[in-house]
Amino acid sequence: MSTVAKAISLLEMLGSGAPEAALADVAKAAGFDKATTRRLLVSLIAQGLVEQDETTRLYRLGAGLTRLALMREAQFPFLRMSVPVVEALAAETGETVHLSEYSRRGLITVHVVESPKANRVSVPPGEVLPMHATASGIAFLAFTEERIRETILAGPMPAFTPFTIGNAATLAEHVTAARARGHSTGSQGFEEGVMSVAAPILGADGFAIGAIAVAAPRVRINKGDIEHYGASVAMAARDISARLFGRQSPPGRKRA
Amino acid sequence: MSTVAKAISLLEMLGSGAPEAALADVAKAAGFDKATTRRLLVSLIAQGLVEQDETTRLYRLGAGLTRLALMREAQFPFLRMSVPVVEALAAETGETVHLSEYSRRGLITVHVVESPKANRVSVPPGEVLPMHATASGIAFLAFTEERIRETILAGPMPAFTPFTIGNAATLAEHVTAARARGHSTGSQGFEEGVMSVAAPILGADGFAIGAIAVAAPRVRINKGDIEHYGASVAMAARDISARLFGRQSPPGRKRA
DNA sequence: GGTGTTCATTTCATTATTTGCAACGGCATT
DNA sequence: AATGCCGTTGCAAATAATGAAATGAACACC
Repeated sequence: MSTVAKAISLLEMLGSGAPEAALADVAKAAGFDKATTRRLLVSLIAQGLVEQDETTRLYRLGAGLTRLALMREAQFPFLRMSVPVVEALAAETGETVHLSEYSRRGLITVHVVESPKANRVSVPPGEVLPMHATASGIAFLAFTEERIRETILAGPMPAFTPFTIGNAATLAEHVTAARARGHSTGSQGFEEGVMSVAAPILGADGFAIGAIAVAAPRVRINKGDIEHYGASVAMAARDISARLFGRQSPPGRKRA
Repeated sequence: MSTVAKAISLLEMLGSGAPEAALADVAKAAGFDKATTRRLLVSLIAQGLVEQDETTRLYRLGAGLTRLALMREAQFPFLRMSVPVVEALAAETGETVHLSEYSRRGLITVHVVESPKANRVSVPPGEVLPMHATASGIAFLAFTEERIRETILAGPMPAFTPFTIGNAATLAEHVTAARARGHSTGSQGFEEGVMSVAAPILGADGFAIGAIAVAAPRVRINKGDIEHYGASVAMAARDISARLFGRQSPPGRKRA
């Protein structure tokens, strides 16, 4: 395991759970020696990615992360282009809408607008959505590169609920259906009682770079809603692509 | 130089300049060997902090950074609490307002609302503001821990314009004045023709954690405006502190 | 007020990773 | 078809990382 991988795994540890963590807890959670953990944290602190409370000695994620994320957003304004579309879709549907971006680890939830209704679906920003268990994941798989799709179909499919898709054949069916329709549906695959409709956001090369989804309590959804949400979410996805890459993905732009 | 420091410096390189960079460029900019650079980048890619275009082989910052920044924001909702206040201040003043957070490297600009006027001050999000050359920096120094203030006063003070404060005595004067008034002013210290008024955002322990500033073209500002902006920006800063830590920084909360 | 406990931090010899050179291979341009 | 430019990989030398144990500091409990 490379040193940088260890250091970054510490960031993940600090990011999940309590806002601040003691050295011993971080070391135990990461499985590294106390001394090793501290030295890695010191390196991260020097770079501004971690901060340490002077008095309590507790560690937390640092503002340098915000800085790097902002620089990324400046180079590729995914949020700036998408957020208005997400908000419009949320207003139109009255349900929770969430936006995700592809990363090696899965689909990262980068923005959420929750439904104003009392009974609503809540999605924490930063959460990683599993490909096989969510509508967003299936929408993404339907329009991603063959290689990524194969990897997921061949990989493990942990069950989050009794309804989670657990084998490649079923998943492939859903993916094929989503490709035909232009949007996907997911029912309780990740969280019980939740139903989602998602569409892929395509990059300049025509492959998916993320997904946008409407999520609602299952009890509130009926057949007509699914059709309606499917059309709306697909249109929103195309709108985002257009904003990012210009109308219908012109050649010229490089970003995938 | 630790390996993680090298890896993170690569992130900085990728973040500045063009949205995507070739291996050779990154290696040259960072001053590492081609092989070393690539191996570090591979480690970062495995963690999702960097992405590589499959076809062009170009590297760019990855969505994992957004994820980490979101997790941080979930733990310490600086932006969620501050942005409405920043927007209100921008609306009230009609000038550009920017918000920054302290980090080891300086004050990181984390949010900006630009003036609607044609002749306005523009601040790129993610930019690091030097402590000695900006109103925000002076406001921060006036209310930070002694140790940090000493470090800055003892450190180098690069001149960005002919007006940049260049010696510890002058800087200390400005800082003392800012502490007495509760807000600071800066005139063309970082960028010519720009004037700013800033106030510190205090943490639960009473020390500064960031700053909020109004920035306008010097030609548009008169004496009365400075007084007015000073009061407004100080109130906005207190408002943010209150939202983050509750009224008048109660004991109990730990975050500095 | 003293003592015991817990946790962070430092030290140092050992170990393992990282490093840079150089060679290789692919790709596009000439 | 040849050439040059990048990205990629192999290997011995160099360097940084590691873990056990000692040290120090803070705290709570007698």
